[in-house]
Formats: sequence, C-alpha cells, structure tokens
Amino acid sequence: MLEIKFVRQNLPTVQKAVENRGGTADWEAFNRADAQRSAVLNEIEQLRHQRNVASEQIARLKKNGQAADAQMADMRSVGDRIKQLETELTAQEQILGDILLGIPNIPDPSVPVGRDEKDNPVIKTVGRPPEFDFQAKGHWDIGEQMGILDFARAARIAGARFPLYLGAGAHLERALINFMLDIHTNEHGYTEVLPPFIVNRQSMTHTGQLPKFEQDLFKLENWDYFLIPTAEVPVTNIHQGEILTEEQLPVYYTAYTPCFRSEAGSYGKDTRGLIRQHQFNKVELVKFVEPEHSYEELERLLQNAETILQRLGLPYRVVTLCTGDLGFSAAKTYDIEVWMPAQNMYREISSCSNFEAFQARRANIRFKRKGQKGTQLVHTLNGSGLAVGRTVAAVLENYQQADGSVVIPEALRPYMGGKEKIAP
RNA sequence: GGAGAGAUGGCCGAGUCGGCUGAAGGCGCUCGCCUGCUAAGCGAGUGUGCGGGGAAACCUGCACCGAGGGUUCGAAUCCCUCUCUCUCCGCCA
Repeated sequence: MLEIKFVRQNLPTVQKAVENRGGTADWEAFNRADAQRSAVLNEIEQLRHQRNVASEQIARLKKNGQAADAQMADMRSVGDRIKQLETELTAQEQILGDILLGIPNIPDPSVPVGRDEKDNPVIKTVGRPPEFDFQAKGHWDIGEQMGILDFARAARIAGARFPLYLGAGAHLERALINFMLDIHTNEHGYTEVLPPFIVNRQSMTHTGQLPKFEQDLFKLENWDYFLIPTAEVPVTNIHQGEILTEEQLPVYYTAYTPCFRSEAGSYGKDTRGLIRQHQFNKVELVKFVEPEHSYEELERLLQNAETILQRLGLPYRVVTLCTGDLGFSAAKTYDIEVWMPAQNMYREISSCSNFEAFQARRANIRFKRKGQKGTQLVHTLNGSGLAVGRTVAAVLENYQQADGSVVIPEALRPYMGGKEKIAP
C-alpha cells in the first residue's frame, strides 16, 4: 500500500506508474472520497472537542451539586451528530482503503518500462548449457522411468498438478531443502524459521496477496484461513505491528515451506512435470532492513540465491522484470532462470524483490533510530532460495546420462548419503 | 469440547461508586550533575497515529488502555460479540 499523503501529493507520478504496469484505478473516486473524508473528519474533531470541554464542565457542576441538565441536553444532540458523521467517515475510509489497497507499488526508477516478460532485459548469464550426444529427455520422463516421480498416481490421490516423489526422488527433494537451508544459515547469516503454513486474511493483506488476488489462493472452507502461496507471507508477518530497534536491523530469515497455489488461469500451461504445481516446496529468504540499504540488500539477496545454483553447477541467467511484468507489491524484482535442456529454454527458479515500504506500511512494521524521535517504516525484501521442485527438475535434466541415469551434483552428495548417481 | 482467570506504555504493575488519567509507582533507557575508574547518588526527560501553529526548540486539537459494537453528557473503568493468553478436566499427533 502507498501512503495516502504520498498518493495525494504525487498523483501524476502514481498514475503514470500504475499505467506503466498496465493497471487501473478510479482516481476521481479517490479524490472525491479523500476530500469528503477530510471535511467530515474536521467537523468530527471540532464537535468532539466541544463535547470534551462540556463534559468537564458537567463534571464540575455535578461535583458542586449544581444542575447540568441544559448542557447534557445540548451534548446529547452533539453526540447524535458525531455518530452520524462517524458513519459517513467510515464509509469514505472504506472507499479510500479499497482504492489504496488496489494500487500497486511504484517501480524503482532503475526498472525498465515494458509490457510483459519479453521486455525483461537479461543482465547476466552464468554457466554453459550442457551438450548431449543423445536426445535430452524431460525431467518427467526421466523421473517416471526411474520410478522416482509418479504423476499418474499423484493425480489419483489428489488431482492434476500434484507431485508424488518416491525413493531417491523424495530423498533428492529433501536433500536439496537441507542443502539450501544449511548454506543460507551457515554461510549467509540467515536465521532459520518454520512458520505456519496456513495464515489469516490480515497476513495475506499485509504482504499484498489480498484483496486483489484471492482467486490465486486456496482458502479453507468455513474458516477465514488460506494455505500459503509462499513463505513470504508468514515470515514477513513475523514482525507485523512491531517497532524494531535500529540495532536489530537487518533481520534475515530463511524458511522452508510447502507452497500452495490455485494456478487459476494457467490451464494448459506447463501441464507436464514439476514446473507448475498446486503444491511445491520452496526455501525462502526474507529480509527486514533500513530503507537506505534496501537496494544493496537486494543485490546480496540475489547473490545468496545464485550461490545455490553455482554450487549445484546449474546454468542460469538473471533478468530484471520490466514494469509490465513486475509483481503487485514489488518495487524491483530480479528473476533467476535456470536452464532446462528438454525445453531448450531458461525457466524461472527464483524471484528476488525489494518491496521497499509497501508491505511494511500494510503490516505496520517500523523501527526506531537511537536518539531520534518517532519511527520509520522498514523495507522488506524476499527471494526464493530456491524453488525446490524446479531445482529437482533442473538437476534431473541437466545431469541426465545416455543410459537414463542421473549424476548427483557433487555438492549435494553429502546430503544424498554419498551417492553419486540415481540409476533406474 | 467443558469449567474458570486474564489482556493497561519498552518491561513490571496501579487504576477506587464511570468524570482534568496518556494513564500512579517501579524497572529500563536518554541527557545533565556529582564521585579521580566501576558501583551508588541527585536532577530532568522518555508512547504512537492524524491535523493546526512555529525557522526551530516547542506549543496545540483529535484518537488510541487486545479487536469490534453498545449504554452514557462523559468509559481503561458498565454491557455484548470476537480474538488471544493462562489454570483445571476431557480428547489427542
């Protein structure tokens, strides 16, 4: 959410930014409700002042045993008027709140203007795609032939877009989770957390999934609870409503969680394999930082995620999301895309974003500087470090052998009981 | 699920029969004084949001005592609903 004052004072900037993202908002309704709200609030405050003064007077009269019937009668009508205006105020604030919650974040000036993912500039490419002297297979074929992935049975248990890992497949998924968590905690200074996988409506609103994107979420029936689509939601909300101290910052958390997404509107896309699932595992990185450092923190967050791919020896590239492809809450996002041989293309495996104060304002996460009055909103960042299912897919495809086996990346072997390859 | 207790400022904790209580007292913290170090001591200050005034220090209005409603001229104090915490019982991974 943007600050109402900021929107009011920078309307052209905000309008331009929303337009660049391909969004819309009812600016006229905003102006109307904003003016109306101020007028009503002003009158309410005056009346309340009047009432406060009169109440004191009534208290004094009564203490002296004098009558105060006239004052009390006056105040009764003032009270009625206040109540009436308060209803009006609530209505206007509702309108404003709805509009403000629906306005996306303003992109950082360094974000390129563009329409969609085709306009995302590649900022670097690391590693070289492997060359095979045989026809490279998709990870779904590799996995099913070795009996470590079983999509048919998963479909019977739950439905399409659910995974079932077996044997070495399940072990590989678990190994990757531990591998990633160990690196982020031991080498990158993150604190491991294991949060709730179900959250309430407020938390979802704080990070920006709600109110706009409810159709992307799984909601529990008869409960106002949702399955998390990413650990970003519970982890960012760890500090909702808090005032942190300057010395506490920066705070780094890493969390493994399953993620649940309805994938509404993606029918027919990535129907095979582990790329697009209703349930997948992810190791997430979340940061709370001082505003003046958030962009250097974003660069380091990106590096932290890249480290995993480098250690696994997977080829990848990094793109900057253009304005049209940027997520609702983000001010700037880098996507890391891993090379997928069977599809002969790079696929997103991590998304690293700086939300600036957007989420912090919604979630009311502030900090106080030593010796300074007042508080300031923190900046929040997060990034996948990495999406585990897609990492499994990338390992299977990039390390596949002619005989149908898959070599385990060296760095991962300690996590696989020393095993060097997965064979049929 | 059943029975009971509770939710106040960074923390602890008081708030009488509703009326100068943004909230006593203590701790902590900040600044100053004093003591040749440390400790102790003394003095002052120390919540957040929105708005008005001032160059600024600061002054000023409104709101906030878990959340939301209600009663009342007036509520941290009374009533209702919800959430959370604690104790006991039941059930249970």
